[in-house]
Amino acid sequence: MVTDMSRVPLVPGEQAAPGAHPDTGRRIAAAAFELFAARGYDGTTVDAIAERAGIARRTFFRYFRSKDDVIFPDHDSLLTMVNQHLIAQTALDPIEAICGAVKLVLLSYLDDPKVSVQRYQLSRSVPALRDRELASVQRYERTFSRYVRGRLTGTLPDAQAVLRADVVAAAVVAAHNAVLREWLRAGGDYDPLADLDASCAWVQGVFGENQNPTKDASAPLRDAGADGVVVAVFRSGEPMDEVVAQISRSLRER
Amino acid sequence: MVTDMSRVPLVPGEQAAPGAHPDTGRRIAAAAFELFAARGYDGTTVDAIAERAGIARRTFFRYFRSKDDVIFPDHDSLLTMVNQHLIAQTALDPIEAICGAVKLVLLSYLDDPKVSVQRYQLSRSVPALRDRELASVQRYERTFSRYVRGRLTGTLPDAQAVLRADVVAAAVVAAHNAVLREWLRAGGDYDPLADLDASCAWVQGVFGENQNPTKDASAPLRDAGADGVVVAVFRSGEPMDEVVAQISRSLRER
DNA sequence: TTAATGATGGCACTGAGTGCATTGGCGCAC
DNA sequence: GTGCGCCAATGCACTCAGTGCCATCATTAA
Repeated sequence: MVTDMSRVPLVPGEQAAPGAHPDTGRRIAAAAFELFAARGYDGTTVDAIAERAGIARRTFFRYFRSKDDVIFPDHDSLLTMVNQHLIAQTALDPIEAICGAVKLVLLSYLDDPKVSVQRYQLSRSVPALRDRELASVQRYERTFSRYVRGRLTGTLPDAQAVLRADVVAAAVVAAHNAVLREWLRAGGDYDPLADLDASCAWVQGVFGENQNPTKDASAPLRDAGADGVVVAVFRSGEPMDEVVAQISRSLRER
Repeated sequence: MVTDMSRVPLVPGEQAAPGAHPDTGRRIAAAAFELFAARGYDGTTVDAIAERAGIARRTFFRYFRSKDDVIFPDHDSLLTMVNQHLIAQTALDPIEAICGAVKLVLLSYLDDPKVSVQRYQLSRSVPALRDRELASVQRYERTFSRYVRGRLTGTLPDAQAVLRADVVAAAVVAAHNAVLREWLRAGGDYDPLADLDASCAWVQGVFGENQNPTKDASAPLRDAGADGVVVAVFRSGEPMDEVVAQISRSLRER
């Protein structure tokens, strides 16, 4: 009972590893990064990584589910962290909440700029890794969308809520990604947090006004049924008869 | 010179195939779909597909780059079509232009609802296919972002333009995806174009004011301006007076 | 008929990922 | 100290995707 083998706090490089030597995962990842940098991703076999790390090929797959897993270690834990952050923010404006969440994500990249930039370089050139990255991003986006949808249900018909939640989540994620990419392209040598705040503020401003105060909007927004849906968008300041004329015209035209 | 082997107009099922029998690609795809439905994606080997299609395993890879390629045939040509559409729309509001582009994409799904729904069912359950789908979506998003950025340069500092372009592209794509997913989940048995128009109108409204002086949009769908936007969705079968009553009530309540 | 072209097929190979049985070290009970 | 059991590590064999190369076969031009 000298050394505690149980669950170390999950640093990058270690992941869903079995109980054994906690730094073996890191050793493998380090070996992989070196080889990827030297020979490229496709030019590096798992055998080569294993050999350089001083382990057996089979052991590699005990620590990492696949060859590309060795590049993306900590998204799972980050996602749970993000989830916890979100369920704690029931009072805040939903957009503000997910802005806080993407800040968590960005901070995790800032945690080790060198590795983040290396990952970025690799992902940019290797299609398999790019796809993998995309899948991770999408999981965040889905999480955000679910959260926003949960905060929106009741104030909007279902279809509307899904739409808005998806769009808002996509917008915030896109903003985050733009800031992150800029930072990665620059080599990770400045502090992008202010940029993120600014971008989030802009997104909030864009969505802000139509989103929150419209508890009363639930009344006129009927459930969008299967067929024959008509949608009208207009300024509330528009003359009423003009609005009605437009709607009846569009109804007649079908 | 009896049969013309030259470049058929690229229908789904055929793709970057070599010159030969133009329907071989379709035969392979059909066999693949049947087997995927019967045994699942992972339970189907390329050997089995080839055998069922009556061709050699090696020939399969002449027609499709990979096993999952057989599911996603026509994104390349669609992407070029989208590009052509975009470069033709230099006069329109940029958001409206990419809204037209996603309508093209949606229309391509509507072209064969049965196949689209099958694809969706598969993509939902098989991670490899989901990732592939994501990658395709991302290519559209990048294309849109580039286009919007091009339209925005000069009016904004570069970093701002990139950010806004990315966010707008992501928002429109998310709106499209929400409409598409809804339609696919329902089995593809209604016309989602009105939904797409509505969603695009909403997105345009959200981004409209800060983006562009608003070209006074298409007839009944007014460009949703700064504040006090009302979006009404209702079935065309609903009684007209009921609709008007709801709208005027909601207008009065603001 | 013959030669050339091009699609197709056969074959062997690499490399990722998996299942299974075995080894070997380590702590622990006796 | 010896034996026992646990568990990570390992070795091995296997499946399957994807590729390169060469042979084959049919269609067409000469």
